[in-house]
Parts: sequence; structure tokens; C-alpha cells
Amino acid sequence: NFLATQFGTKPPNGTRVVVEYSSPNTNKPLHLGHLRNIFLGWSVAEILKANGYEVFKTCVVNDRGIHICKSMIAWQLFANGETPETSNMKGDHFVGSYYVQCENIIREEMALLKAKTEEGDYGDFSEMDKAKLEALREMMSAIIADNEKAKEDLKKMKEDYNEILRANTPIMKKTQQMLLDWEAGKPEVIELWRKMNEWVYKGFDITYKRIGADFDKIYYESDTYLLGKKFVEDGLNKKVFFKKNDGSVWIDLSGDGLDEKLVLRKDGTSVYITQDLGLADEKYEDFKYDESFYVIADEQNYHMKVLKLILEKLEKPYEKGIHHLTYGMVDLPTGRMKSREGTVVDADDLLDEMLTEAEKKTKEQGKTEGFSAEELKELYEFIGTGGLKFFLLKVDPKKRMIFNPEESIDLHGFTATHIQYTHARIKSILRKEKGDPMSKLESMELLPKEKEHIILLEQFPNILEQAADEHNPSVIAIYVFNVAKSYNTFYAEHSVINAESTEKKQLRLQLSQLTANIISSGMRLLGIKVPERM
RNA sequence: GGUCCGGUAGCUCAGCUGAAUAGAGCAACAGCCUUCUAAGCUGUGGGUCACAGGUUUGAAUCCUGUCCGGAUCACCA
Repeated sequence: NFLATQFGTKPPNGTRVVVEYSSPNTNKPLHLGHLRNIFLGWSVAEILKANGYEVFKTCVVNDRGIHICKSMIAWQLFANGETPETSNMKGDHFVGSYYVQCENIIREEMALLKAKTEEGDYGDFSEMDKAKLEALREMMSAIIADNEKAKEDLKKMKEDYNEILRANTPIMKKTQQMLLDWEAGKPEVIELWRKMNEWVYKGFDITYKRIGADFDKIYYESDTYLLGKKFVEDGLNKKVFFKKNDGSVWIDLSGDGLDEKLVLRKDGTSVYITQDLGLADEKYEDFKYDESFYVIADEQNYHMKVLKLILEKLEKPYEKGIHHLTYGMVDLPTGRMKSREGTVVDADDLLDEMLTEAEKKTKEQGKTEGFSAEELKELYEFIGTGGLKFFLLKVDPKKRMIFNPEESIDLHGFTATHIQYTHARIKSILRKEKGDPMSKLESMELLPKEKEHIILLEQFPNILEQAADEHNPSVIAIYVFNVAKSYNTFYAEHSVINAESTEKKQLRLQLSQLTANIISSGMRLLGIKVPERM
């Protein structure tokens, strides 16, 4: 009887949900970390949809600030009018290369400054920075690093020292000035900023399209970064915020086990948290959501906690619906990815590699006779991109994960390819046996393997619900893999087409059909397509 | 130092709303294609579930402590 059951969705309950994901900076291309974020956010949104929620996907683009100014300055200094077109580069990579160039120069200039300061030459340093550096140097030389505590202190002092040097490099000063000019609306700066961001958006769009990311609304930080200021007034009126003597505005969260937190600088400009407050309000106005998910890495757990606390204290009605969908960072076998050190894995490069590998392995298999060039291209895409998505989605999002390039490219075992292959095999059977696989069957004696598989298939609706409740695509990934495995075991032991009787054949055709349906809908929720043939 | 997260097979991970011999994939080894696609299937070896206490008829799972690893505690975003 259950064979006729429609799988997939609960009736809509009308809950409006916003899922915010991706959130790139415009100074550099997307990388592996973004991919985990994007796949996760997209998938959670689709899972919620499948459970009857009304879902809107949003993205906040961090398009202003010191980071993009770095790209702009380097472009002004070195590009000689070069563009992505003239250099034949993808826009985001093009702009990213200037960011890297700027960072390199900062490093060079820091080394020069360091040498100078060590000889007592403080050039253009402010009196304050000069005093700080001298104090740090004195403390550092006084430390004899023979115990752990001292070593830690020393490390921190070195970092502080470097930060001051960094801020005093000539190119950083230019960058700072450019940010001020941008905020003042200086036309030529704004024009350059627009131009470079456009290049980046074009680049992003190519990548988004490739991986199937889509958004109902994109917010630009340049439009929203001032919105939070009205919160400051509101907070002061409600006595939730307080003003210090220097004019800066704070909130005291010590009652909640946290510290004091700045919400407005003494010069009246807003900080990250202020911007997020404004954006929360804006998003609520736009969507009147019941729930709003922020897909953000776990390094921002503290920030999100503070954000929710402030909204609660300001008695925002939508605060209860805000959830931080936290996920662990992606590490490489060699350690953490750091963009300043150039150890990030570029998203486009990685996708290309996956595709090449898919093509290579498919050719080795030699099963693609009769495929058109178009079909082959699509198949490589399914296997390559799908493999990467599966690799990143199969583990619990909350957990930090290690990205091993060799394992990610593997096509055996707990992988998308294994599941896609199972689907293709089923479809091959169903092409041969048309019939009426969904006709009702008399009850019959079931083999243990048949029974086992049916029980597994019946769990699909519960799995969908569980995945939505936990906001966890890995629940689906694991389940779909188990379904494929269970089918393969069955497949190896019993024939569908040459079944013992016509009834058995009907049953097995139906089971096959259902298995294929569950595999393809499950995989669809992960953003992974399954081929008819492979 | 405070807070939070993690520690399960050689490696990557499930299991963690308590239940019987702790699972999967990879890697290793041994088998299975004249029969629906072998990108598959079957089997073997491999675990003091970080450690120590506690609660319980029963703990990888809950509680406490210790050790190890990571994140965070910015007038950066």
C-alpha cells in the first residue's frame, strides 16, 4: 500500500523563513569556506521548503570598507588601466589579485618600518604609536621566554607590534585615506569602487550559476551600513545603551555573563554589530519573517549571541525567530586556511579540478558510448560538482571538518557518485521495463532483503522532517547513501527483470522506481543532480 | 584566564533525546562479471568510544572533574 504513497512534503504551514547565506567580501574570489556556507545554506533552505515552509534566500554582500580599498589602491598604482577583459581574467579573480598585491606591499613596507623602528627611527609615526611601540619593544626584550606564559605574552606583543607597523605603512595610510574619501562620497573614488565591484559581481555570478546558488534578495552593505544608527538612539532612550565621556555608546552585557560592547564609535560611526542590528530590522520589514537563519561560521558565535541579546533588550518582536545556523570551518590536512598567507583553496579552481577528475574517471570507465558531447559535459558536471557538494554536506555542519583533496575527489564509497551510479542503474532497468510500475499489488510474501529495503524507504518522510528540525543536510546525505547501499545489496542478489514471478517483478519494479525517486529528491535537496545514464 | 565547541578503528566520519555482539567509507587482505551498468557486491583483520569518578537494572550517549585540540572574548568585518 505504501508504494502508492506520495513522498516529499508536509502541507504548508505558512511559516515564513529567511535564510541568509554566502555573504562574501568583494575584495577577493570565493573559496572553499564559502562553498561549505553556500551549499549548507542553499540546502537548508530547500529542506525547509520541502517541509512546507515559505522560504526566502538572501545574501549580504560586504562591498565596502578597508578590504575593497586595498584592491582599489593597488589597481590605481599598478594596473595601468588593465581590466578583467584586457587581462582575460574572471572579475573576482582580477580584483582579488590586486588585493593580494596590496597585502604583499604591506608586508614589504612593514619589514622596512620594522628595521627603522628598531634603530629608533619613527618617521611619520604618531606620538601615541611611537610610545606604544617603544613600550612593547622594552617589554619584549625584558621577557626571557623560558615558560609558556611568557611565550604567549611575547606572541601577543609581537602581534600588537605588527598591527601598529601595518597601520603605519605608507600604502595602508593611502588605503585609510581612500576609505575616508569613499565615505565622503568623493566622485572618482565612488566611480572606481563601482567599477571594481561590478567586475567582482560578474565573477561571482559565474560561480553562483555553476553551483546553483540563488537568492531572492541581495543586500549590499554599502546600502545598509548606516541603518543601525537609529538603533543607537532607541537604545539610549530605553536606557539599554549608555554613553561614555568620550561620546562612544556601549551596552553592558555583564549581567548576561558577557562584557561591555561598543555599539557606536566616539566619532559617531557604526561598527559591525550596529550594522547587523540595522540589517535585522530591514530584513524584518522586507519579509515579515517568523524565522530568520544566519548561516555564519562558528567563529562568530559570540557576535551572534550579542546580536540576539541586544535585539532582545530592545524588545524587538522578531528576535525570538532569529537563529544562528553555525557551521565549523574547513581545514586542510596542512592546517587552517589563511587568506593573508595564500593558503586558501579557490572555489573556481577546485570546481575545475573536480570536473577534470570526473571526466578522467568517466573515460576510464568507458561506458559512455552513444553520449552526445552535451550529455557528457552534463555528466561530468553532475559527478564533479555533485561530488564536491556531497563531500561538504555529508558531515554534521556544526563540526569543523578537514578537507582532503584526494578524498573529496574519490568516486567510491560514501560519495555522490556511488549514489548517482545506483540511480543510473535503476533507470537503466526502468527503461527496459516500461509496464505500469505503480499499479496496486496483492499482498505477498516478502524476502528479508525486500522487507528491509521497504522499511528503509518508508523512513523518508521522517528523515525530511528530522533534517528540517535539525537544519542539517547531512541527515539526508547519510540516509540517501543508505538507501543506495541497501538497493545495491538487493540488486546483487536478486534480479528485477528476471524475477521469480510476474508479481515479484512488479514489486521489484515498483521498489526500483521508488528508490530512484527517493534518491533523486533527496539529492535534489542537497543541490546534487542525478543522471539517467552513466 | 572566562565562555563555547570537539576528542569514537591507521585516516575521514555516523551513532550522543540511555538498551543487547559500537557502525560506515577510505586504506589493507581474500573472493564475485557467458545473467538487469563491477563507479557495484560479499567476506577478513582492525576499537580500554581521551582519562577518572558518579547517576542507573543498563552509559560512547546523562552529571562532575582532569588532560588534549580548536574557536572566541577588537573603536576589524
